[in-house]
Amino acid sequence: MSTTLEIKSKPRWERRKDARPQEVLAAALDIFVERGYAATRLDDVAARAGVSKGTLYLYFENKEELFKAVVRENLVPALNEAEDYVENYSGSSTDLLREFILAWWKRIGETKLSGITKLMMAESANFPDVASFYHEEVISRGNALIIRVLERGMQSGEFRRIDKVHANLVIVSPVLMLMMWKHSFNALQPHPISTNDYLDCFLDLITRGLHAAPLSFSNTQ
Amino acid sequence: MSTTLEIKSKPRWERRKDARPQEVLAAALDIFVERGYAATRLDDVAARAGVSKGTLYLYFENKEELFKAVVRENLVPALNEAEDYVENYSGSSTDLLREFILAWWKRIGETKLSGITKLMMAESANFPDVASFYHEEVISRGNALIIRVLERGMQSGEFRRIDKVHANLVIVSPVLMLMMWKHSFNALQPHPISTNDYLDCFLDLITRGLHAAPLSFSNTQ
DNA sequence: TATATTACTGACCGACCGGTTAGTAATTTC
DNA sequence: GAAATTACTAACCGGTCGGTCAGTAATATA
Repeated sequence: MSTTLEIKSKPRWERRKDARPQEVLAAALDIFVERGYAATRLDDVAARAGVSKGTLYLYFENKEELFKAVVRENLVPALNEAEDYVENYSGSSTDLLREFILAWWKRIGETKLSGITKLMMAESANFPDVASFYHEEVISRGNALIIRVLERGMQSGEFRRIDKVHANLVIVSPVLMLMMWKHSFNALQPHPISTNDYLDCFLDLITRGLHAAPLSFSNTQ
Repeated sequence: MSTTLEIKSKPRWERRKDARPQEVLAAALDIFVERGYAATRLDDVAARAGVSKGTLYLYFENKEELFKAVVRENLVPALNEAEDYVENYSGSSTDLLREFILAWWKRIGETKLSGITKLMMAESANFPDVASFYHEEVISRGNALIIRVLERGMQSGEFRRIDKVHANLVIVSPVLMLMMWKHSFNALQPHPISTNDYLDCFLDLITRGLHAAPLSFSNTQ
């Protein structure tokens, strides 16, 4: 009975070998960002991608490889761009640092990709293999970039001579924390953070902190 | 047969109604810090406390209440102390801010309690009830304290006039991130962070960034 | 239109874990 | 020392989830 009725209706599913991986990756990004790594259920990823869980395993070996693919698809290209950007920048180092941080926020922080950054900070301890993959592929490259900018500014005399390795981490912290808050406590706060005001305040503080110009009071220690 | 042999051996377990809760709390703190909230298994907490899982439920309603008890036992008292400290400080605000941050690190950051801070940043989104408890009990009080210090410094003319709400968050970030790293990627880094150098670098940057003394170059924007 | 191929489904497995509870043994009471 | 009390144990339950695979239906081929 239903057979005759279904003669012209849509098939229950379609074969779309080429489109599936991208659709699964998009769904996986969404849900990894919403729930985190451990709490992401592959059934949910499959449902959002409009396939069954079994289909996931046709295209990705397991949960870990799926996650790595999400990182390769989204964050690694952003890093390539960033490296080009720093390499070819021609203005002052103060401006470079400022532009770099704002672009980082615009390209990652503002988007759901910040959820991946947050996820890794949150769960790397429980998934050491994923952690070292991410460290190698993303963190070490990001750090190298900022350190490069600091060296550039110190060489040109714009910035004071400072411990660039630790300054890198200090500088990077407020951006990372903003990403974390966006995905954690920000909703609970009576007045959610204004990212513009926050970044302005941060850039103002850090610019003054780094600049080589002598201070008029005499606390050189 | 074994009965006769056991006449003088220790009993299989003892009744220790008074000591149990503290022992369970200590074990719970350990394992929450090691694994995070979701990944902590109550069987493991029980084992470390030297009791069975059932015993946990004699003293704590459920996992969430156990966690809250850990926070009340450990972090809330630290906050009380901090409030007293700020209230009664009599030196300069620059020194107060510096001392406050160093004491925070010594009292929390350096100990396993930093693991609770990290845990909450990491998992608050998945456990909204725990999150709002923690926000109310810890975060809002901590923020109020730093804002108080900034106001103090601005009133005395030591600090520039700045957006104290966002400056608070910016200032707090490097400390929070240091706690996070300590419990995540730090082990993977070829040269783990030197917390002393990191904090020195941070305090140096922030002190210069905040100070009211005019800079000799004219970038007032 | 018949046959072969394969992308996809969905039921299933086994391990895991928060929480429950019937029963037991340590201690207290009389 | 017998009886009553209760702190504690350990087996169990129900729901969850990563991963598997036998079967099926959509498409390609001829």
